Amino acid sequence: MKIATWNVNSIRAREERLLDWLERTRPDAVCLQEIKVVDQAFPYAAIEAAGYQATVFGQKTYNGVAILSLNKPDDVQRGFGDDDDDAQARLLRVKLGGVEVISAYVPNGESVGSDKWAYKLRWMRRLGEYLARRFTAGAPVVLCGDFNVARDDLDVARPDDWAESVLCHPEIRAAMDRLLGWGLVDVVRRRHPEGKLYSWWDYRNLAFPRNEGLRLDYILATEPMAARLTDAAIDRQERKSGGATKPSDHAPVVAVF
DNA sequence: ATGGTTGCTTAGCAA
Repeated sequence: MKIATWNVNSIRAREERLLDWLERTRPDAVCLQEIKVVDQAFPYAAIEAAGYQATVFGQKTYNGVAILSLNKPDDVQRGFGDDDDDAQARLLRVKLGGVEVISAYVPNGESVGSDKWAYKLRWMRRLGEYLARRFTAGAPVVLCGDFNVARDDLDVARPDDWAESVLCHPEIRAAMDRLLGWGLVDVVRRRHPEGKLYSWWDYRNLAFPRNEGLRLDYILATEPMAARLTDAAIDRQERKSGGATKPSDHAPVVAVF
């Protein structure tokens, strides 16, 4: 089972590249983030013509997540389903062949100490509570997404530049550690313990050609799934410029179980 | 210290 995650930074801006990538990669499921459209504006027809079912949790202008899958999901859930009412579309879960596949878009947090930072920390706590409430670490769960966190300095090309940022601050790294501590394996790290692989490069300052990136996108699997891991990689090719279309600022991450 | 880019929506915000 091939599972991928990709922050496309607008599905409408990325439609052509997404279709090319689907044809080339043919994942069983891909978790998308930042689709930036309401459900009615999602390009269902093109995705279905490519052979994929689209499960969408959209939002106007910002955020929005989706999961594309070769098979029809057996179960779908949008949001945390907790008491905290939240207008932001950042979490979507489907069940595929007995495996829970989750697409998550963790808030960026803007700047340490801001209201958005507090929301990011709270959102991470809710995500942890959601997992603990719904699943056990012995069940097949694959949590994918843009976590807006670089776990440690192996995930950052220039760690000193980012040390106090919302992506690397000790508080958010501790939150990420707690999430993994519930029973999730970072599959790219397991396959590439030497690190120095990135999934996001700023559009500015020639960050990609200089390979000055951070790893913010993860596929996190419970041990029953991680035990069946055969491959995990970041598709840097997809971040390259050139041709008629522009890349997202994030590269896809792909794992095979 | 600032601005550098992209996308959505149309001057400014979010990333």
